Amino acid sequence: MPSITVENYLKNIYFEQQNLAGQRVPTGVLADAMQVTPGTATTMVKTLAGLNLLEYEPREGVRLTKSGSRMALQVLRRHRLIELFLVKTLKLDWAEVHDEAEILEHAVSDKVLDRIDHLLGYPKTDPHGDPIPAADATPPPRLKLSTLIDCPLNTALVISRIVDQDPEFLRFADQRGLTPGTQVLITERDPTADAVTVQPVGSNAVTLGTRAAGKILVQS
Amino acid sequence: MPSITVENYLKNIYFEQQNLAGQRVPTGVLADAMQVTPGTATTMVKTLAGLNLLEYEPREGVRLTKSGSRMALQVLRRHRLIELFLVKTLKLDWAEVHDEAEILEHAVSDKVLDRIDHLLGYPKTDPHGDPIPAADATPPPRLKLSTLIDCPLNTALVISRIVDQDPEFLRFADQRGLTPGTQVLITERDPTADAVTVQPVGSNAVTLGTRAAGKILVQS
DNA sequence: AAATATATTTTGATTAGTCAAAATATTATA
DNA sequence: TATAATATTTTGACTAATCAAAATATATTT
Repeated sequence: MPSITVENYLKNIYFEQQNLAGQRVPTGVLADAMQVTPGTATTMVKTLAGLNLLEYEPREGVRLTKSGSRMALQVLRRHRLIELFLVKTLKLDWAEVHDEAEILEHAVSDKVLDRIDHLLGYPKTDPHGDPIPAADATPPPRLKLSTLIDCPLNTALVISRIVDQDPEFLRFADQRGLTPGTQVLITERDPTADAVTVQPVGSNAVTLGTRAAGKILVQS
Repeated sequence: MPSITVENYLKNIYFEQQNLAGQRVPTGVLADAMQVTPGTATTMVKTLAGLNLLEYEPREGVRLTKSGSRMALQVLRRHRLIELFLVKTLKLDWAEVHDEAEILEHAVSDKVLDRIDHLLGYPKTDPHGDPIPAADATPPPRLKLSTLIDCPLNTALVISRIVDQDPEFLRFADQRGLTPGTQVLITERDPTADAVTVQPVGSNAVTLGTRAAGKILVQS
């Protein structure tokens, strides 16, 4: 059974690998993500390499093996199913479930997870629109979504993901009607003002800085 | 925040203290309960004494302080609410929830626990009939129940607890209709045969050895 | 190309929790 | 009461995960 620490390293490497489009993840990037010193990350990746969970090239970085990927996806599946469960069944707030799931993802058994999955009707995405990996840990399809920065203007779009787990941002998005599933229109984009104006159906138009706009993914 | 290990020590000391009717718990008894070597238990209780969670008298044993008791009861509350939740909401089997709760009890936050409590309608006992300590960690009332060995014959009784978490025994009890809340009658008790015959309403009579009969508590 | 800055690895130390086995205290037995 | 049996504590060592700081490699300026 992998320790909580091991599960967290794998999960973070998985994320960084996505960010870096499959490139090797430098130990420094990993150390940042894990909030540990660089030296700690170095020692740990060597251990994980010894367990065949990743390939480590000194001074180059790491890449998950098949087995490491599998494990990362299993943790991710647990995390996302738990998030949805907390929102749907226990009525917790959208904004706060991430931190709860961060802990519970290391404690629920396969059996309990199966029941949760069943209770929720075998859902495909979590409350933030992130895809829930399948039980057999096949990597979720890498569909290409655009952000509010690079999508077409005045075209019907549907918000599909919010790529930020910060409760403050999530609460803001929620209040303005910017949640996964909502249909929106980009009415204006002004590079000079560094701003994007988005019009969700059923709510007032909102103007966002590009920083925030980049965290909202839409289906085009 | 107490570690998982600390929580487990406190919980076990609490149980042993109940068994020993409030006497000091010897380190050896604790070591057995925790499945560690005696030396480990000795070192650990010294640490816990340093945290004011218990009083430790060398070669005499330990006794929980107010603060240690509180913590133990909070863990116990989490454990029992989770057990009930797993049975009621996630439809897990009565017999298997103990082991699941053993892990989850260290992972659920107060907020999640409150929601579970609310969802279940603020229950007073878990699926085995054990009382769920209150949120403020006041010790549950020490009501005196009798076992099938020392209760009166041919009198209407109600099963109130099964004092064994072994899945095999629980499954057996369940199949024979011996679950908390069931009304029963003791029709025969034969000390020579070491046997007790119990008649649950709605099921066939069952004959148990005194060993098993002692694990079933009834309200008289 | 040499000097400087940056990233990574190494080294030595620390903490929580554990074990094995030796030392010691307590209790029971002869 | 001396001896043996039992329970407890002490000692020294180990593992996983971590940090601080020194050493080293790589990349960027000048």
